[in-house]
Amino acid sequence: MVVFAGQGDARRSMELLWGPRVVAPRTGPGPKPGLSVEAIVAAAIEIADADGMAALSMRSVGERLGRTAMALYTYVPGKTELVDLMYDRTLGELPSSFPDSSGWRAAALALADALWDLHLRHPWLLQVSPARPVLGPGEFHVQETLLSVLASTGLPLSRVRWVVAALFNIVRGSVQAAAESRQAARETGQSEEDWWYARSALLAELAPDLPARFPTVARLGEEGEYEASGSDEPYLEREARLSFEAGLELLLDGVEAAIVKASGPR
Amino acid sequence: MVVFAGQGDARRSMELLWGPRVVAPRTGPGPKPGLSVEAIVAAAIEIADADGMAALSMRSVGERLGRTAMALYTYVPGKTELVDLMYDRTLGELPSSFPDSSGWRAAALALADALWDLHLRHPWLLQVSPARPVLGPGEFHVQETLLSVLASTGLPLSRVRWVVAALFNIVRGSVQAAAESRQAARETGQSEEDWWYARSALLAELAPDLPARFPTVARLGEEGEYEASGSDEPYLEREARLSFEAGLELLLDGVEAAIVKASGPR
DNA sequence: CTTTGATACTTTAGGGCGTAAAGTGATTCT
DNA sequence: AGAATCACTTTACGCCCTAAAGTATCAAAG
Repeated sequence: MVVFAGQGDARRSMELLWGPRVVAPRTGPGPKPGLSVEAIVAAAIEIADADGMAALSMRSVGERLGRTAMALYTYVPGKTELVDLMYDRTLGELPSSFPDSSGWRAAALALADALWDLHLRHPWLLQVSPARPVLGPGEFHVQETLLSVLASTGLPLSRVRWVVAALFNIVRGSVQAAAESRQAARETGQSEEDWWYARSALLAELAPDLPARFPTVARLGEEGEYEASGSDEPYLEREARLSFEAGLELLLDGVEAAIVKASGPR
Repeated sequence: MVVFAGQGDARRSMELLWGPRVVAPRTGPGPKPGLSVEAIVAAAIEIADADGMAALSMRSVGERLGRTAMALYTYVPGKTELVDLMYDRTLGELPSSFPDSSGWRAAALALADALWDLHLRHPWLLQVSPARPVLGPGEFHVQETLLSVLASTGLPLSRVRWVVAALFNIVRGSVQAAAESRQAARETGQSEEDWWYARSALLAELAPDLPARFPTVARLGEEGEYEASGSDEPYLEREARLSFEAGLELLLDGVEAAIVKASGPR
C-alpha cells in the first residue's frame, strides 16, 4: 500500500518550521501545556549530540522531559517531523557574519571552518538524510550565508551556486569521516588506534596479496604518513581535517581560475 | 552497558569480506547448505536497490530466499556485517579501466561519471555510513582506481590522495540529492514537481518575508532557472547533475593550477 | 456552583525490528 | 543402528513507532 503524504501533513510541518517559536499561552478550557515544541526539539538535539542518532527515540526524548513517548505527539506529528525540526534548528546555529575585508578567500575559509565546527558539534546532522529538502529557515539561512559570502568573488550568481554546492559537499564529506571515527570510538569503547592496529594485522593475514592487487594504495601506505602524527589526535580524525583543508584549497584555486578566466580577456 | 566488539567478531567479518566467494561443498554429516553468503548478499542488494534501505530487514531477505530470518544467521553474523558486505561488494562493481590516452582530465571525468552511475544504481550506498572504513576488497578497489587515475596528473601521491578525497566527496554529495529525490518520488508516489509546487505555495504563505530575510537566495530564485528545463527529467535531479559537473570542473581547474604551480618554476 | 467540553498526558495494544535460545529433522560417519 | 553434525524453524524478548482509548485538569457556560 502506498501512503500519500497528505497536504495537511505538509502544512503542519511547514507551520512548525516557520511558525513562532514562543507560543502565546492558551486561553480556554483544559490543562496548560507543560512542554513546547522547542523544548522537545532541544531535548532531542541534546540526546543526539551526546549519544548519537541511534539513541534518539520518542521514548528517550519523552523520558528526558519527564513524560511518556506518547506525550510528544501532542506537540509534534511524528518522529520524522521532529528530526526535520532538529535538523533545521541546528543549521540555524551557523554564524551569519563572515566579513570579506580580507578578501573573499579568507571569508570562504572562515565560513567553511564554521560549517566544519557545526557538523562536528552535531555529527548526527550527517546521518539525517532528508529525502527532500526540509525548506526550513535554517536551511535557507545556510544557503543565504554560503551564497552571499561567495558572491563576493564577483562571479555571477548562477555560477556561485555551484561553488556553494561543491564547498558544502567537501565540508560534509570530510567532516563525516572525522565525526564517525569519533562516534565509533565512543560507542565501541575501542580507541581508533587499537581498532586500526587490529585491522591491519587481520588484513595482512587474510589478504597477503594486497600490495600486488592494489599497488597504488600500498605505495601510499608505505610512504609512512601513518606514524607521522605525533599528536594525541586520532589518526582518522587528523586525516579528515587535512582532507578538508586540502580539498578546500583545491576548490578555491579552481574558483580563482574561474575568476581570472571571467575577467581576464578584457 | 558498553559492548566491546570482540576481536573474534572482527576476524569473522574480515574473513567474509576477503574469503573465497565460492565455498567448496562441505563434507561430513549434516544437511547440505541451501544458501550461501553471496546469495544472501545478492538478495539483500536487490531489495535495497528496489525498495531502499528501509525495506531491508533480515525477515525480508529471508523471505526472498524462501527462508526465515533466522536462517541467515547460519551464514552471516548479523545485519551489520550483511550491510558491510553489501557495501563492499557493490563498490567492487566500479570499472577499473580508465585510459588516460586523452589526458588525465578526461580520465578523471570518466571515472567520476562511473562513480556517479554506481551510486545512482545503488542509492542506498549513501545511507550506509560505516562508522569506520569497512576495509574490504571493494573499498580498496575504489581507492586504487581513484588513486591510479589521478596519479597520472603527475602530482606526488601525497597530494593526489587529497584530490581523490575531494572528488569522491563532490560526487557523493551531488549524487545524494539526485538519488534521494528519486527515491522520495517513488516512496510517496508524489512527483517531484507536485511536491515542489505545493511547497512553494506553502512557503509563500507561511514565510512571506522570505525575500527580505534571504535576499541572495531570493535573487537566485528570481533569475528563473526553474522553468528553464524543458526536459522530462525532474528538476532536483537535473540540478544535482549540473552541480556534479560544475563542481567537478572547479575541482579539476584547481588541480590544473596545482600542476602548473608544481612544474612552473623550473 | 455545577455541568460541559476542550485538552495534556497516560495506558494499552498492535505490528514492525534484530537476534538469543531451543527445537527439529535430514544427513553422514562410526 | 546409533551418534554426531548442522541447516533451518519456532518461540520469545526487548526495542521501536504510533493508533486508540482512557484519565485528569482546567475554563467557560448555564
